[in-house]
Amino acid sequence: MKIFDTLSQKEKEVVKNNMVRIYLCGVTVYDDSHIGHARTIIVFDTLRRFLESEGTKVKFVQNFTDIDDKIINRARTENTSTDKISTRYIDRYFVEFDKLNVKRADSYPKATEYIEKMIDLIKGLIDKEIAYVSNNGVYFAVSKFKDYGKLSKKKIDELIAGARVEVDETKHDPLDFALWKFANDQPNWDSPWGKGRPGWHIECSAMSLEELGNDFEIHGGGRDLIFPHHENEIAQSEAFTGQNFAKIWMHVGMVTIDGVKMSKSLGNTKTVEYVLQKWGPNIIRLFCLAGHYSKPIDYSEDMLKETITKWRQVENAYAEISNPEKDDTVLLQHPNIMEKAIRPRIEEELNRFHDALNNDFNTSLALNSFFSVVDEINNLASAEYIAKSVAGYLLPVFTKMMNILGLKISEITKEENDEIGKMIERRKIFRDEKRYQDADNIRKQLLDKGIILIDHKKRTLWMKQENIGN
RNA sequence: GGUGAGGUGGCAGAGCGGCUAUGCGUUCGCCUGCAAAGCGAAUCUAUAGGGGUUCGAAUCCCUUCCUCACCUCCA
Repeated sequence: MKIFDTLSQKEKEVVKNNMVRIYLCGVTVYDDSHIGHARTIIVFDTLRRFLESEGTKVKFVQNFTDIDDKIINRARTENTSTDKISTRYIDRYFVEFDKLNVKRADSYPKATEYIEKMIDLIKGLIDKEIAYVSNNGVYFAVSKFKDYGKLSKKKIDELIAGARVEVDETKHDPLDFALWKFANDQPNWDSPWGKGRPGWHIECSAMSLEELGNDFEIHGGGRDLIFPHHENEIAQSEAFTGQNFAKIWMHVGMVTIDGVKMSKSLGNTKTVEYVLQKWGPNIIRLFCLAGHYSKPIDYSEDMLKETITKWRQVENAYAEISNPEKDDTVLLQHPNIMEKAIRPRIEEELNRFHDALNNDFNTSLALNSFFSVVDEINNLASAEYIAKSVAGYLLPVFTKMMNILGLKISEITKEENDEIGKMIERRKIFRDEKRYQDADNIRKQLLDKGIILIDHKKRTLWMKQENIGN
């Protein structure tokens, strides 16, 4: 599999020795997650699902930044502890991302649990004279790391020229960044240099090195993390280990709202909670995977509405394929709907699906193939006959693609199922008796519950629509 | 100002030297007791502008214009 590497600006083959190690920069837990976070996380979740579907072992690590100025500020305004704040938003994170059908990572390290490792790193950097202690804290001396700027393609002197960094006399160089900040207020930790808190970037170096080791396969996050976050991570980690930090840097494009990047100051953020309520998990996932991961996507009502249409087709296909005709004998007269006739086309789409993902994770193309399979199924359904043997072939293909994409048909309880069955039977009787008013009443009742009936010539199927709010 | 990514039909979005993706939308049909859903057909020959290279370019080169992101915390 090839992925475009931000560092080398080239597509690189993902090395799969024993396993693929992935580190994703997660969220800072000081507020609700939004659709931008969701996109990055859904992309990586899908990547991980794809690799695993091919039998590749994946170790997937995603951190929580649970100590940070914004968390501290939030705690102050709410008159509570940073701990309470971070715990609250981590809990919410899991509720929301479970709903989005994001598989749990193998590990969710938190910054506050890696203070010791960070101190080790900082010690090492001081020993190598790449970091120094000032009155305010410990700083990384950017000028001592010759490759500084290699990821974001920035030149040090240009950065200085355009620096909007606040003046800090205790720093040797305005570009130097904090590894450890002295602080007497809570929360703080002891360190060999004095009580304080870790700087902004050191946590990810500490956690990734500890959890995944050196030179792991994929390090990722949103595009906006390239500078300074990832640049600084590279500097710290490589200065410390003297080795390559990560093999591939994979960055996900921003989500814009009506063409503009979301930001708190513009007040145009869409929280995950909101979009889940409004569109539901599958539509959000389809939306996030609709374009190439590296490009920006624009959140607009029209786009999401369009996605609903696609998802309806998927639901319809599932309803058909999971309720095939029991009797296969009809097939003898209709060779065009036999498995043998369909198989080559489906195999072709499976190959395309695989190739698309394998080639810089082109989910847009992969979705095309998936929808072609969906079309194929709905086509058969319109011929009024999906035979059991055909469904037996198609269902696993459909399911495989659904699993990789992380899509999930709404589940239904046994009781619901029985009740719906009974109502459909009653409706059939009414229809046979030409009591259409009564029959339509039942249809309306079911629709109110999100159940859509699919009338075929001899029988009625139904599907449960994903709940879409407004 | 610097760096990076882009500019493709009404919209979304692939292709990245030749066989004019695809989807949504729209229109008209089929199906139906009527719907819904589904299916079929039609519709749209697009590649920011200008130069090249080539037998041939959306695809390569040069140039102009425009958009977005990053350069401050940000997924």
